Amino acid sequence: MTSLLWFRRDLRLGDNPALNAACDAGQVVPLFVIDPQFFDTAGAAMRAYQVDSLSALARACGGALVIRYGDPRDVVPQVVKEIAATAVHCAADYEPAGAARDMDVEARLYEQGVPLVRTGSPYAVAPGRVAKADGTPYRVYSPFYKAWLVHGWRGPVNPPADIPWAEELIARIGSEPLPARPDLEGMVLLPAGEAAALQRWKHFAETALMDYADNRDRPDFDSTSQMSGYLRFGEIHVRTMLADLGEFKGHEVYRKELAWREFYADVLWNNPATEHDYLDQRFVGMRYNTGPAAQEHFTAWTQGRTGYPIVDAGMRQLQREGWIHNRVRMIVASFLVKDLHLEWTQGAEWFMRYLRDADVASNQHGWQWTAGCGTDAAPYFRVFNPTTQGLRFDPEGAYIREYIPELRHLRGPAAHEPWDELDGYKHGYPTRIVDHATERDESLARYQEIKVAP
DNA sequence: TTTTGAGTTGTTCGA
DNA sequence: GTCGAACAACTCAAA
Repeated sequence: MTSLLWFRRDLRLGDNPALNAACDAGQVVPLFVIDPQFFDTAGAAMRAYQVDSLSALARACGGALVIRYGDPRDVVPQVVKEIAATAVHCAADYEPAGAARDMDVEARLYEQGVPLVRTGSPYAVAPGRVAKADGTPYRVYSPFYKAWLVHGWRGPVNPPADIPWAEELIARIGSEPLPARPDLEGMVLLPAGEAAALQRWKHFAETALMDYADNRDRPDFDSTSQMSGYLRFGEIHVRTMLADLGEFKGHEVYRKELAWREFYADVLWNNPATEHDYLDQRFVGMRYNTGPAAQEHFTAWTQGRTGYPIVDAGMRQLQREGWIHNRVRMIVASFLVKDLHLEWTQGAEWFMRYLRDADVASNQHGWQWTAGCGTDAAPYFRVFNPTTQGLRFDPEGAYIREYIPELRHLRGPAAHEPWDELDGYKHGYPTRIVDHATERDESLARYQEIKVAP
């Protein structure tokens, strides 16, 4: 009996229940399908990281990994035919596009008399499992978190001691080569793969976890786990991380961050249209800036040339690392929506293309949260002041100097306020493209417009 | 059943 | 300089 193990967002062998399920049924052919629809439109960091991660997985499989290109709807049934598989094993995908794809694949396989067996998910608790007493989903984080804790999750699963790769079959059908790794001139990526994920997790747990509650908002420190990319590609399962967390303050706060990922996955699964559409429909009527001037503002934002140091540092970190510190994500998002009056979807799309940890649920709902149309129960009038935020969370200005060479001559917190000509402009740093105080008032006025009359 | 209090991430203003 | 109030309105669970 031969099973096809279809890897997607779970590029690891440890704590992978779908792998165990496949092994239980006999010999295994591991497959990854590179879908041009996703791969060719992804940013360079995402593509390079995907290639690196697949290389690592191929090594871990002892060279057994089969790579194919195309629409999985065609490729998976085709490979099933080639190897005469009796089942296809994978982890369930709860993202709207992935779930739809899996339904299509399942239907095609059904015609071949082969089941698509979904075992596990990328989450500790699968979307839809945590619900209110009346069965409806939560729309507020805190009660979700409480119920999620009560629901609980299973412990990590050990991989089979000896994985029965179907080596002869694999050699016969052959694998296509991995895509060329894009040239990432000047970019700095974390190392990819399961071993790197476990190593990073260990490093974080030993160096920063205990102080996480105090230091997590500091973009100038290496105080966050940066596990988001590893979770996105499934190079580690969140169960493995949760199993290492105890009751210390830092542990508790970090567990809550992991629960945000689960919450947003649940919200998106229950409201699939919110991948592109407003969770709070009142915001459909929000007035945005459009036209050439708005387009110029958007370009300045993407390039890190808004004249607001913390915003520009964040956007340049994205260019360099394919990653931004969470606190700074909120600041740059708030700036796009509330200072530039651009629609959150524009920013969300940019993030999806250039973040190598880009996760549909966390990204879209993080943006909706910032825009005020998401799950936030807090008031709309919360508008981040980029300068105040910068001074509070990067008090020495070190984060600014790291990512904005034009401001490296400024000492200490002065880097956050390069408003004098001598401070920035003569070194090539742009003047502010908008006045924050003015745009804050404008933003509040526009929120008034969509307010429901009492 | 109804009421009540609290809710990730903030800013500004005026006493 | 510090501190509290004001900035609305809806979800959720406990009382």
